[in-house]
Amino acid sequence: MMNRTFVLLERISALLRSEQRREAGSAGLEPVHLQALGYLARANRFSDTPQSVGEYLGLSKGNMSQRLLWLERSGYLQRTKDEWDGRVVHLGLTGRGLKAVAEFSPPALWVEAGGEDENLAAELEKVLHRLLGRGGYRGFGQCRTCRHHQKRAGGGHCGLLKVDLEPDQIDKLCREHEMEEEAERIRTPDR
Amino acid sequence: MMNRTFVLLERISALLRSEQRREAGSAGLEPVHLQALGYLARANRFSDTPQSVGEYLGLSKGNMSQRLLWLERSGYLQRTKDEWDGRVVHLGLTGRGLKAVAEFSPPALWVEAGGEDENLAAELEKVLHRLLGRGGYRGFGQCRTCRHHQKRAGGGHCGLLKVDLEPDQIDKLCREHEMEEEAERIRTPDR
DNA sequence: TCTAATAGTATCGTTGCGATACTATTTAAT
DNA sequence: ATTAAATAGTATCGCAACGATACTATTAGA
Repeated sequence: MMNRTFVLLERISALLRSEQRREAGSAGLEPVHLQALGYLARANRFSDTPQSVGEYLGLSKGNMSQRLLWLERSGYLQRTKDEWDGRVVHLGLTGRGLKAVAEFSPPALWVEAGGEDENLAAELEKVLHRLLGRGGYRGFGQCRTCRHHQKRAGGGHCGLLKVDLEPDQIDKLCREHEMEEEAERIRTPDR
Repeated sequence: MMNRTFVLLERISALLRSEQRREAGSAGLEPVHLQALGYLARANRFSDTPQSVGEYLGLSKGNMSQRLLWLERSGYLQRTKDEWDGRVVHLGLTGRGLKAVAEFSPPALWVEAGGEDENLAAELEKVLHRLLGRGGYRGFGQCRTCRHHQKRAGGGHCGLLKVDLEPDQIDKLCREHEMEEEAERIRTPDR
């Protein structure tokens, strides 16, 4: 079998999706909701927008917009308008949103089975980066590991956006993230 | 971050699903169709049924039945009734089905990015088996690695079903598969 | 022989999804 | 400064995946 790795990935994720439905379905939460909430819990203040969530998950912006509106109306998210750019909206998790992530992502089965594994994570990260590079997707890495990041006293500084960063932002995900070495060219598909 | 492995798995599979839609969507093939076809291409003659596909992917039998009916009507599958048990139906890939699997599963991006990796596959297999054990899912392993399998001249023999196996069946997936060591108890959820 | 269990299908309501079209805001170009 | 283009987001449409439930047909078991 020469697609062994792919087949394993496919099945594991199918089973995990199935488990998430079983566990969170009664609350009306679908896998995509949990993924969006999970991302937003880890996104910095330049990347907590509908746009970014869609790019992160590879889903169309129209679709994402509707999922996020539902999440807001259901009390999992709170939206605030950007004070500089009237077009953009920022999304933050409410207490209910945080609770949902803590409870359902990852699903209980994952924890029970001891799914976390440093070795596996390292391997997955390598594959992910190869996929991101070839596919033209954004990397969404932490500021701390970004080539535009500069350490400053009491926080950091983004050389690309030219703004200072609060300490808590440095470990979060950024849509503008670029690796240290090669600057990967970015494609922004809407579809 | 203590859910690093899960988060990586989640994103990789989200992106791969997205790619599959992009590549196979024009043919009307959704990810679930490709997963079903891929499984059936590797299932032995006791496991090529709607029931088995649903269990393999963790989806309800009603849903699977409808997906499979569509696949048959669209010419990707051929159904034949079981000659012993009038209730069961066997599913086999047509030329068109085989072609679809070869073309779209895995998606081109996976191949381009060099996603296959022995090391990663081995790690994934370990996690999968832990998930299967805890979750009560069937393992669907190859006859060759089953505790009921007995080598015979010109093929093999299944000690559980008490039938001889043709050579080509030995490397295929079986829903009755049990590991050598511990016999895992099976749960059969319908949901 | 009758009852339960099983494999599969039909149908219903809900929701995820891409595509398209639209609004509002910002940026670039003339 | 006015106008055109780009961008972020939403609304709407059609389609299809999904679980739940109810149903049929066949087989196994008491």
